[in-house]
Amino acid sequence: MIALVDCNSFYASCELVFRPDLVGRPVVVLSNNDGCVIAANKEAKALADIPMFEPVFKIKKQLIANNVVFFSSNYTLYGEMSQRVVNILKTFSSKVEVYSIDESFIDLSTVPHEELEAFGHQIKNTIYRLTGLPVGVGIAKTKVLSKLANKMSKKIPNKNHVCVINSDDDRVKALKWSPVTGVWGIGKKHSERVIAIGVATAYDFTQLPMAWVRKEMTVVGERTWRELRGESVMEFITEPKKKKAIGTAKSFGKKLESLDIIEEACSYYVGEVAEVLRAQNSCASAIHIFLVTNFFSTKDKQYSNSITVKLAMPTNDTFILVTEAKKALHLIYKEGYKYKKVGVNLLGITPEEYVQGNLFKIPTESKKTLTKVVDELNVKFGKLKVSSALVGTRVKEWELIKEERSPRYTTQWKEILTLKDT
DNA sequence: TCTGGGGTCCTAGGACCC
DNA sequence: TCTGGGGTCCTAGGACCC
Repeated sequence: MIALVDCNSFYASCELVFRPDLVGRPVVVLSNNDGCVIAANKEAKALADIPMFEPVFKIKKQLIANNVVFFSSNYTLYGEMSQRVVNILKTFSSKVEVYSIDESFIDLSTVPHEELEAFGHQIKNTIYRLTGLPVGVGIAKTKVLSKLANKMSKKIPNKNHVCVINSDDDRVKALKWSPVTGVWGIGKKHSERVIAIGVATAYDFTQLPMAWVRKEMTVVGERTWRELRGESVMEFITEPKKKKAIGTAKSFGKKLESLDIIEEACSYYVGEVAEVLRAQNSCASAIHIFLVTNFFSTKDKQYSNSITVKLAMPTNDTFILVTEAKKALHLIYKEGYKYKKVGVNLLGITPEEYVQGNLFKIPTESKKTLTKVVDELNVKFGKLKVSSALVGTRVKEWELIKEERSPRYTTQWKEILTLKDT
């Protein structure tokens, strides 16, 4: 059996751990640049007119009228809280698959069937006691069914956030309970397609002929279909795989026109992704740069372009990557537009130890030592404290807007929580 | 005025190889 | 008159996830 443990309203819950004074009030967390609502606690969700991913400016009045508390996103805090949860899960099972920042699958094959529900409650209570975060636990034979059980654990009140699909009878009931939209792996497009042919519930979906599912939804759909029918076909992945692409693309705090400032943002992003690349001991053999104007704007002229450049030799050296990225950016930049976003992707990622030189270049050791020292300094003194001068220094011009960011309670001594006598 | 960011997997089709 | 067969690799685009 497999459990899916998922934190409720994760980002909002993280904020509330450190702000118990706000418990009971509606709380939302905003995306980068405070653009959209990306998380809401149950009090905020109860105000039905706050849809997720709604641009904040459209609903700001309602939020204020309902006394909603806003937070800008604080990924440092969420990442660290996530790690705490994972550490606890590892005490319950030797096999844990971290699926996302707020969800993990854990293997429960050693737990007797009749004890599963109690075990689920124990996981839930322990996490709450040690971190302050509320979680839901879904337990079933396959990953897709445990996702479904997890959803039931939250939606069905008497489940009390733990739900076990233990028998085939349970499974059929669960499938009939679940609308086909919302099944893990069946997104908007596919659910429209199956609804059009009369499928309403997950159960109906499992009654479709396999050949149809395979043809219309590829092997991905077929896997979902099999897993819903109780056949476990999805691998349990305990070792995180190395990334095949590493990218970043963030909207600017304001629209930018001039090439040199965009260049600095671009170089800064290259610095970020190169660090991730080195952390997984890999090199990139190509770099992809894109540049876009604000496509929501109706009055500004629109332009977007992208370019992929192959590198002479795979590398993870920030200096080389920044130089190549700038050259590429110059090729796609056109004057006279108001740009909203620049993006960087590292592609063709290969393990560092397999990098081959070529007729004209051989890998050099000295630069490797330099970047290694730079990485170590940054781990010790903070993100990108030491970086190439190519990256520039005018960060303020393009940086993200985060007006309501909470303190980084768990990672910065200066921002640690203080307790007062009352 | 203001509209997120980071990923994975699969397939079809083209270019190329012997 | 007749014009092969079996592959690999790469890319773009689509679908999905959180």
